[in-house]
Amino acid sequence: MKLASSRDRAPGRPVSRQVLADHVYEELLAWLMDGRLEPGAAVSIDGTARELDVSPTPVREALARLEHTGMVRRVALKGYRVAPVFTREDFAELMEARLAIEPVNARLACRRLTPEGLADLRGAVKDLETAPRGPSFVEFRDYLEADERFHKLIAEQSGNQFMLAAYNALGGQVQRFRLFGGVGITDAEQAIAEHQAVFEALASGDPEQAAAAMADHVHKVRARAIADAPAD
Amino acid sequence: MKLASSRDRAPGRPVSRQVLADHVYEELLAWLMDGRLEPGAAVSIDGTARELDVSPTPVREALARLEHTGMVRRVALKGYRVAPVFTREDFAELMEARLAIEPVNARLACRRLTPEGLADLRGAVKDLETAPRGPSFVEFRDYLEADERFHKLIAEQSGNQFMLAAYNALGGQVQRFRLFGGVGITDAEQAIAEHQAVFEALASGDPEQAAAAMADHVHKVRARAIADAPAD
DNA sequence: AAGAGACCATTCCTATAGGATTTGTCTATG
DNA sequence: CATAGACAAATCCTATAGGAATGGTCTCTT
Repeated sequence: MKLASSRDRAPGRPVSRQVLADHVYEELLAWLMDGRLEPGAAVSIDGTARELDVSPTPVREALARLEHTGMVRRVALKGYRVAPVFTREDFAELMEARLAIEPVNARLACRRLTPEGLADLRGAVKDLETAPRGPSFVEFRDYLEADERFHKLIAEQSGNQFMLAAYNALGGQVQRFRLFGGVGITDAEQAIAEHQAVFEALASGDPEQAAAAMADHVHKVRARAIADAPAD
Repeated sequence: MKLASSRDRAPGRPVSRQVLADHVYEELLAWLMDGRLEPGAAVSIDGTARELDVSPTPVREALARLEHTGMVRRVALKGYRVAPVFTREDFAELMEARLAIEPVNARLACRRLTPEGLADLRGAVKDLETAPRGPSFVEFRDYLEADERFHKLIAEQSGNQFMLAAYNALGGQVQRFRLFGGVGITDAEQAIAEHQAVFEALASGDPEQAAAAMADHVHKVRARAIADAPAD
């Protein structure tokens, strides 16, 4: 694989405003989200550099950023590894945190909600409804993407940069759990209905109702996951 | 200034398990917390490398990590800058986020609170009471440190790694606000009393009371800051 | 005098090289 | 057979060099 280097670009059109480390970051993030990198797998700096046909320097910078998201962990002099699988305790903690943050996001977003924001949310819900939900990963990838996008849109439209930062501190982990947490994609019907409920509450303009709908959704996600969870 | 390089260490005692980039990260963080780097100031990669007598590579890695904390911002091909001063809106958003997160931390910490944890908290409150509070920075530096430590201890003792991550996403900003937000150190008496109230609520073992005390504290911090705020 | 263009110093960005550390394997010994 | 030690390959970590972009200054033109 070869990423476009900055000096490959035609002169006079440096509209990119992105450097190689940014591309590497996004590529690694995609690998993690795709499940191409399994939990616990080593992420070699030199190896990744060879794979992407760049030098180790931008790879090192990209991994330093990723570490702060919790997606990868670093051990000095030993390298980076994809964060390990979720335990049952990790999951309980994650849901506790989501319950503290996401209903607040919904309440705030309900206030400053613009017509454009509402349209974006409607689009995410639509995509969630129509996305294929086959057994293999490539088939429910779009479903997961729409799910994540819905929650992230709400965080963005809270209008609060710090709540967005707090959600992002969780967001990657939420996505990671969706991939590796064990609860496959068996709850699509109910999850879609709950997302619709959140959307309608937001559209209605009642902040408390929006917060309650979001809290209800997270509660039910937790309940379903616990019910489906394999016996560790 | 010269940081200890890994190959300066005597052979056979590599107990450090830290690499140069870690030292650079901590040094830069100290500079930011100390106020030695003012908001908006440029943080040159090469310049910092010369200052610390290391190569730009570890500096680059340290800054990549710092960017994710919000303490510095990066513009591609232009370099890093210390995040700009807080506006009144930024402050309002930060307090909103703290209200969403910190009372939950207090409630959780109140449950799993260990005797050691309680002792640590007591120590932080004591340090807050006894810290000097002179006009110059070096004189109230310990005060700010104890304040930050108290809140961080509660986040840690929530026992929830994600709530801790969410707080850390805010923590740096909270500290930054304390330094640059305008509200000097005029509210020490009241702030100390509120911290004592939070501590006693935690010690009493009533989670809801602990959450309420923390919410009350954040509310009052906000109220005082708004009252003291300079006219932009 | 005001603005446009060229030049230069500074800084960022990437690649490369080499030392330091870890890890796996292989052999020798008790 | 088990274990300790040595060797080798892979990897991480830091330094250095040079291309590329930016910002400021200076000069020239209108």
